[in-house]
Amino acid sequence: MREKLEGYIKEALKEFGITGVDFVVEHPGELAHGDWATNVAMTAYRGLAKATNSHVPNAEKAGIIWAGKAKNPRELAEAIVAKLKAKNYPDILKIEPAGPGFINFKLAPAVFEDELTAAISKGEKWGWNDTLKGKKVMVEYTDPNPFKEFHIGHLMSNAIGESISRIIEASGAEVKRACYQGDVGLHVAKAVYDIRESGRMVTSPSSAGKVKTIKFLVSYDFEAPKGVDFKVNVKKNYAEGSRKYELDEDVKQKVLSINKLVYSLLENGLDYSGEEEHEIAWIYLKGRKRSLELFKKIYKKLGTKFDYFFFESETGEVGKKVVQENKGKVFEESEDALVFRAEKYNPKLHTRVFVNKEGLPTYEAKELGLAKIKYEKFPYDVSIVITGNEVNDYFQVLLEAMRQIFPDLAAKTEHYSHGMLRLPTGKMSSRTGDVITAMSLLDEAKMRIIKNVEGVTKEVAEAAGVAAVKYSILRQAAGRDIIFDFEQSLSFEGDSGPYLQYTHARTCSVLERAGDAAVSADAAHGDFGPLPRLLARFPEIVLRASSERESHHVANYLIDIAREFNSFYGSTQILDGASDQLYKLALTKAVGLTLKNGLWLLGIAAPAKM
RNA sequence: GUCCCCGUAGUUCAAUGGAUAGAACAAGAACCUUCUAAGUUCUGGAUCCAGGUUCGAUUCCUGGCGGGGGCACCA
Repeated sequence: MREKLEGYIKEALKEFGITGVDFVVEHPGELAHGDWATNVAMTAYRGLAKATNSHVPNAEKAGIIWAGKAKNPRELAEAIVAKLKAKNYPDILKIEPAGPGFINFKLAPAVFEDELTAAISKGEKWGWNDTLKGKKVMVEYTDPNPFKEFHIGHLMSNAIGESISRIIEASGAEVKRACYQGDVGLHVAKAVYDIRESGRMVTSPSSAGKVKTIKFLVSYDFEAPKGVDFKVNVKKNYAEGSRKYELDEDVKQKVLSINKLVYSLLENGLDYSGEEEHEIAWIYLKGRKRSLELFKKIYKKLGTKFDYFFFESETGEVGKKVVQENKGKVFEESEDALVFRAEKYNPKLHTRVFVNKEGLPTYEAKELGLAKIKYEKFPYDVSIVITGNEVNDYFQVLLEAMRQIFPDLAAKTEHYSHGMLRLPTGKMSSRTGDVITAMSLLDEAKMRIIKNVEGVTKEVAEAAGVAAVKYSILRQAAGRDIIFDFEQSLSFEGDSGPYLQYTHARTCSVLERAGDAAVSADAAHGDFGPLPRLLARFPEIVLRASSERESHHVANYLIDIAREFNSFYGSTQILDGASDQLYKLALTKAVGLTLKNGLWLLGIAAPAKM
C-alpha cells in the first residue's frame, strides 16, 4: 500500500513538473488522522523555497510552477490534494491536507475487508513474512552458569532471546537456539571450594553414589569417593566461596588451585591421582549436574527448547588453541599473558587478556572458540548473541579480534545486549547472595494471581504468572536497564501480559458461544471504528520487530489492539443476531488470531479459557 | 582521567526528524438480572539545562549537569 501511495504522489508531482523530491509515506501518529500520511508538501516546499531564493534564473521556466504562487506548505498540500482527488483512486476513501502541510489518506473499507479475510484464512501464519526465507540464524541467549543462581537477569535474557528467535522464525528463517553455560572458571572453583568445606557428609562406604553426566565430559559412570559425599547448595555455595575468597588470602590460593585443577581434570578426561583430586572432581560433576537439572526445569516453565548447549569447558580449549596459533600475529605476549591490543585497530577499544598467565583462557578466548564451534555445528548466515550490557565493551574488543582471525564469522555476528536488571534497592549481586531467583519470582507471580483472581486454575495462574514476568521485560526496548519493581512486573492488569491473555480468552469465549457460525468480512453494515484498520498493521509490526530485532514493537502493538477490542466489546454486543453479527464475529476472530500469534512471538502462552 | 549507554507525568515505559508528546500504575467518579469486571468510560499531570542544524527537534550536533557500565589476567 505504501508503494502504491508513493506512486500516486509521484504521479501528481509529475503533473506539476516536479521530480526528485524526497518524501515519506507513513502511518500518522494517531489513527484519527487517517491510515497513511505524507510530508511531501513540506519537503517539496523547501526545495521550491531554496530554488527561488537562490540563483535559479527562472523558476517558472524550470517547471517549478508554484515558485510565485504557493505561500506555504499548507497551500502546496492543498494543491496536491486537489490533483490526487481528481484521479478517484478506488482504494482511497478520503484525502485531506492537515496540520502544517501533511496530506492524510483514509483508505476505502474494501482494503480492510480484504485484510480481514486474509488474516482469517492465514490463521497461524497471519502476520508472518518471508524476508529471511532460506537464512540460517543461530540465537544464543540465557547463558546461566552452573554453580550459580539462575536469577532474574537470566530470565531477562531468556525472554528476549526466545522472542527474537520466534520473531525471526516468523520472517521465514531457520532458527537454532543455543545456550552457552560457564561450567569452568573462577566462579566454579569458588563454589567447589565451599561445597568441600561446608558440605562434607560422612556416608557408609557402600553407599557411594555415581554420577552419569553429560557425555562429552565423561561417557562413563563416575564413582563417588568412598565413605564421603558432599551436599550441594547452589543458593549458598557460590556466595559463601566468594566471600571467603575476598577475605582470606589462603582461601584465595586454594580456590585458584581448584580452578586450575578443574581445567586440567577436564583436559585429561577426569583422570585423577589423589584423594583430594577425586573429591574435587566428584563435587564438580555433582554440582554441575545439579545445576543443569534445575535449569532444565526452568526452561520448561518458560517455554524454551534449546537446540544446542555449549559449555565453556569445550570452548576454552578451542579458544586457547586459536589464540596460540595467532600468537605474534594478532596476539602478543605481555606479562606472561597473551593479550590483544584492540586499540591498534580502533582507538576507542582497549587491550584485553585472552589467555592469562596461568595459561588459562579467559572469557574472550572462550568466545572465539565458541564462534568457531557454533559455525561447525550449524553454518549460519547470522549469529545473534544476547548478553547483558555490562559486557558491551569486551564484546567490541572480541569482535575486533574475530575480524582479524575469522573475518567471515565476525561479519555474521550481531551482538544485542539487554540492560541490567536493577532492584529499587540497588544492584543485584550473586557474589553477595543478594539475588532474586527466577523460580522464586515465577512462584511469587503465580501466588499473587491465585490470591487475587477467584476460581483460577493452577495451570492458568502458572501461565499468567510467566506472562506477567515476560511481558514486563519485553514491553520496553531492550538495551536499557530495567528497574525491577515487584508490583509493576507482577501486575496482571492494565499494560500487562495477563491482560493480553485475558483479551484473547475473551475472543475465544465469544467465538465458542457463536458455535460454528460463519464469519464474514463484509463491512457493509457499519463502521466499527479503528479496529479493522489497526488489525491490518500487524504484518508491518512483525516485519519491523524482525528487522530491528526488537520485541517491544510487538508488545506495544498487542496492547493497542487488545485495548481497542475491549473497548469495542464493552460498547457493542457481538452476538445480537443483527445483520452485522457475522462481520463482528470476523473482527473478533481476527483479533483473537492476532493476539494469539503476537503472544507466540513474545514467547507467551495464549490459553483459550481463563 | 578516558570510552560507551542513558536522562520524558509522582512511578514504570512508548513516540522511522513531524500534527494536540501516547499508555499503564497510583488518585477520584461511574458501569456486572447482555457474549469472561484480569474488563470498560470519564477527570488531572511530563521532554535535565544552555547553545546549534532544520520549514519543524523528545529524536541529530556541541558543551554542561545527573545516573549506570567498561578501562589487563572474573564473567
